[in-house]
Amino acid sequence: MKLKELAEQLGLSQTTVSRALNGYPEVNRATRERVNQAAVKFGYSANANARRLAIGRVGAIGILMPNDKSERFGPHTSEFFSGLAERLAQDEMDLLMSPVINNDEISAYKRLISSKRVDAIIVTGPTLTDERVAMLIDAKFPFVLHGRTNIGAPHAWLDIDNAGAFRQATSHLLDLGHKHIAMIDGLKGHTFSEHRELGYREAHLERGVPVDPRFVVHERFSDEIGFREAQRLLSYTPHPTAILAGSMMTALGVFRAVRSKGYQLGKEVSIIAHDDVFPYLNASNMVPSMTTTRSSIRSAGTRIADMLVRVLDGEPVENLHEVWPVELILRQSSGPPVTPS
Amino acid sequence: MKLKELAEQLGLSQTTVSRALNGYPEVNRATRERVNQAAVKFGYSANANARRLAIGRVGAIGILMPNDKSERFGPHTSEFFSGLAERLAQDEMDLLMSPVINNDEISAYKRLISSKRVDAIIVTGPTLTDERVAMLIDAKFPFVLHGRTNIGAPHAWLDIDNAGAFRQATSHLLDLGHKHIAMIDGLKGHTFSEHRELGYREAHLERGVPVDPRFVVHERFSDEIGFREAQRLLSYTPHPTAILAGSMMTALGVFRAVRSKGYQLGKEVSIIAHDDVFPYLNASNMVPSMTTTRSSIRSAGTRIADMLVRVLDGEPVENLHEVWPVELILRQSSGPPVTPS
DNA sequence: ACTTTTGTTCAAAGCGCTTTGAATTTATGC
DNA sequence: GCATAAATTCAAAGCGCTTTGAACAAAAGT
Repeated sequence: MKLKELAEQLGLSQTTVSRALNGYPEVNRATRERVNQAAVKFGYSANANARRLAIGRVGAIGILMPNDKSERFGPHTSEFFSGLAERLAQDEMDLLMSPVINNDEISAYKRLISSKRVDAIIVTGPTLTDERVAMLIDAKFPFVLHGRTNIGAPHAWLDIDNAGAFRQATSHLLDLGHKHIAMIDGLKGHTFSEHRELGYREAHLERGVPVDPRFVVHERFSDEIGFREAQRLLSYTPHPTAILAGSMMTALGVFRAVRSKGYQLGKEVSIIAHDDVFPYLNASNMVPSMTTTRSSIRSAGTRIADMLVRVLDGEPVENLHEVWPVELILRQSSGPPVTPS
Repeated sequence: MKLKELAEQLGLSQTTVSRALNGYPEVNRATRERVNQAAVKFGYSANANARRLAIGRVGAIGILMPNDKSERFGPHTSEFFSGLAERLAQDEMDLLMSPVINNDEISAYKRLISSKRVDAIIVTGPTLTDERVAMLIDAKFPFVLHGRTNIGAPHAWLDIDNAGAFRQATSHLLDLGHKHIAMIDGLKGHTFSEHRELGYREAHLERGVPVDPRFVVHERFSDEIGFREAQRLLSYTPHPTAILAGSMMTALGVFRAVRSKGYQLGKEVSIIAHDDVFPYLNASNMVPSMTTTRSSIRSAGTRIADMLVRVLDGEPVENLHEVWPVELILRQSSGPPVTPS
């Protein structure tokens, strides 16, 4: 059923029916009721393409799907999407995921923009000088960045305080008396990785404790890598008495490595992991419970969707940046260093 | 830049330019070249909405985002999406994720269909008599189901052999001499959960081993629930000497529970988990390595996208069902039952 | 040389909606 | 009771593309 038919059924013009449906004020109350009822009765719903063509707005936001096994598409993705969905539902907006072809992200973005399939874009996992962000600013296309770059031109973004999180965690460990702290972080180049390393180094610097370059690892997030790298780290003499893990998955591997070396968690070796808060993986429930730097990626998703709506409502992007603090949740996996007896 | 402008630039009609761009044969070779070059030069790309309105096909497939913390939106989601993306990229198709409003999935589906935003839909996590599937069949809207139902009317689906997987795993354990095997499975009602229970019971029946109803657990997939339920199960006398876990996350919790009770994994208590194959969580790498029923959800995504394309190409849905076998990968977490000394 | 065929291009209609500007009806002021 | 304002409704244009049916030019057939 199309608008024209519905209008004929009702003996009204398309104009009036359209207006009634879209909640314009200049429609008689009784007429509106009648139209709405008829719409329900006939199961009418506007053809989205026609509507968009006429209105110039799409009602969808875009996000790219990298087709390799990118850092950007891990277990946190579903949580982030859930968060987005929660907010987008309010405005009946869709999320359009467009695949990247031949690993050429920039052209994927350009195609997405020029084909007018989305009103705005969400960019995730940026590098410090992210060329996608630069391009979008240049193209003046609305977007919100999850993360941060060093690019000066104003744009909307939301990031967590990765540097602060790792500074806090590292400081805590140093203050407990640890002298050798390792870090298994995400891939080099990504802002969040760099910021975490920064925080880690700052804490060392403040206290005059040197950083052993072998103790700084940048890798993908997986339990396997956590395991392998922790094993390597623990084979050094002296070995680290504390390990920071960039993700819960990494931490699982580190847990195993520590245990397989016969060290007690939270005693001979402490662990602090970053936790994006997964409903299916609970840090407080582990044995020993895991000390974490915690920040809900789901909430971040919700907030980013919110910012996106505001960008589209014309709010100047200058006003739209947020840095979310990260909580350090002390649990049993971290404690003062204990020399093995 | 729009088609009209591009046509003017070239001194051609819109018709010819459109045809050249879309690869129609009745365009002079030289003209086509000229048009293509100009399109690149001016960065022209058709307005997707106008194109769709005219052509009647969208170039996107839909999937719903449940806004609660549904089983259907867990850590496997990103893998599934990655798989989809891989195939969809070939045909430059998008994936449209539409949020469910007020938990009313049926109307969400109806809205998605009647608004003509997608050519087809992917349905996941069905129940045995899934009303969404029934509705889509009724509406004659193209879709592919990830999973299975008992609905007789023909429709396209792909499922893994959940019953076979759990029958195989259970049989293996029974043959090793286990008499008390528990199962921590997904939520009741979902086909995959029911099928797994079926396989589990069949294996028992074949060997004349009774099933203790307290040993059959249906719950959400999370490490916390795995931990809690396994603790409960292990407190019974006699307690299960083997536990089947419906997901890797559940298995992590079960691992901990077994360990915290002081039992040795693969000795006093065996574990077999279902593994969807995550790049960030490796069963063979655990300590002890985990025996799993393995089936890549990523590959399933790719295949489903493929089936979707075929459905849209008019292939009769009668031809489009597949049941994928599930491999039982024997590792260290399962072995003959050992009575604690 | 003239009709047919083939190859190439075009003008205009149509996809289903929104929105402008005008027309019509109803309410209000004096 | 009549002019004016306010409230409703409408016809038609336009969003940017594809596609139909016709037009034209060049090549082929007789």
